[in-house]
Amino acid sequence: MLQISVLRDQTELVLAGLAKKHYATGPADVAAILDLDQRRRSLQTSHDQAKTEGNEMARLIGPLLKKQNSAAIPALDGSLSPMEGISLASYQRQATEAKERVKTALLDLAQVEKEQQQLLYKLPNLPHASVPQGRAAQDNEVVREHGTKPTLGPDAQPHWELIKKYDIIDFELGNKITGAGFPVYKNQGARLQRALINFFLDEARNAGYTEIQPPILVNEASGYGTGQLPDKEGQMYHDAKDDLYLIPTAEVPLTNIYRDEIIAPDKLPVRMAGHTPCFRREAGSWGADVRGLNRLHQFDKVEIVQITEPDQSYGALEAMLAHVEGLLQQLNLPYRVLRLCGGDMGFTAALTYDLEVWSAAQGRWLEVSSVSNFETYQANRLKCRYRADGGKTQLLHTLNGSALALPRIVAALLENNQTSTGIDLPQVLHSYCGFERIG
RNA sequence: AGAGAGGUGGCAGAGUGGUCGAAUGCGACGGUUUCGAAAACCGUUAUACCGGCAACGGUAUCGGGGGUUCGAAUCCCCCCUUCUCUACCA
Repeated sequence: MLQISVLRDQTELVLAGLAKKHYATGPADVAAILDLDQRRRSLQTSHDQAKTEGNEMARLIGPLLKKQNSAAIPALDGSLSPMEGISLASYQRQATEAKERVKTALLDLAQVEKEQQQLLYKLPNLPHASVPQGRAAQDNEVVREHGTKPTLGPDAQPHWELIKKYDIIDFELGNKITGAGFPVYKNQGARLQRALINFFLDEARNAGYTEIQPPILVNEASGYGTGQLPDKEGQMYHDAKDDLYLIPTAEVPLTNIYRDEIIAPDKLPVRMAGHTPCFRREAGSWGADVRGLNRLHQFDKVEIVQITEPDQSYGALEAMLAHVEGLLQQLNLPYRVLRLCGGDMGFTAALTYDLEVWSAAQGRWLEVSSVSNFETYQANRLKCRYRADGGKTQLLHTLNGSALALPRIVAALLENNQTSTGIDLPQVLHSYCGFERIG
């Protein structure tokens, strides 16, 4: 979430950013938050004062009570003088009264903090200056296009036909065991999956990312840490019995490794890569977009995450983008890079590049990766900080990107490389697969 | 899942309801000493919020949340978690 100090000190900037993201209730929300902030601070002050008074009284009462109690022991005879007796009674009265004030201040404070928190959670991240204006997908900026689209024969088939033809992915079977959107990978289809995962992980490791195998169920705090909660609650599968969420992306467990951490500067930047299954409820999605492998409830993905010092994060973002492009180039897939416009960007991102591969038989671009810089938006929730040369602790920047998501890569590989007798896989996968063609 | 024992500062490890943010040791940092280093000695060594330009002052935090009390690391309740034994299991 946004830092309250930024809202206070750079209100105009915040409002402009929210407008660029097409966040409609920005001005009202910001005004409400600042108003609550005023009240919060004054309540905090009166709480502190009442508490100070209570503490002082307690300090005065202690010795007097002790002396009074020792009166029972003749040798000590610590009876209080009349003056002391009066003081004691007065201290006790004051202490009780201060206690009441603390109590009410605390109740009000909790209420105000809760309201402020809820409003802050609603605010999306502010877009980076280079983010194009725009409301939706058609306003995204095409940064570059790479590779040549293959020309397919007249009998070319979309991947949902090809997978049947070669019996490598079975949707009906998944439907039987689980439900729609949970395909079963078989034979060369299963081996191709495993090959791609290994290829992606090896490439990530070679690029300096530490390989991590995180849990794929996370608790509520982790969901809040990376911003899936509270606003995207319905998109995650939730195990109510244990109050755990199936991860929609490895970003969640990986980034949360550093929740509530102050990272030593010599450990920066943090670079992590992990392969996990990802689960998305995608409630309400339907239509031609979701055929075949285009949209699934469960899929595999290799994710890369970086945590950097603030002035390093945009360099890291470009490096991550270059890494993902390298993967696509090695897979020999035509792709394009988009810089998302303000209205199409994710809630938590400051700048996002989407990478799309050309799906030849479908004749459309498929998003296979999204590489984002969140700046301090996640770090603020995560309390992920570092100490800059002996100074104060400071929030870090978090970034992540898919490198890569499997199903759409598979779809493009199948469609783009099909021949009438089989599918020729790109060279780089031959040794990983143990075969060169499907069929 | 059942029984028992624990969870204290970067780590180790004390702690009686009453100046306990918390002894002590280690580690780290700064200094003295040294040609340099080691050793020794001295000092510093959490996070967050509020007020203040700042110096600084206040408040909270001893797994988490409630409660008792003028006052809780210390007493009571609930939850989480670690270890040991038993049961079960890949």
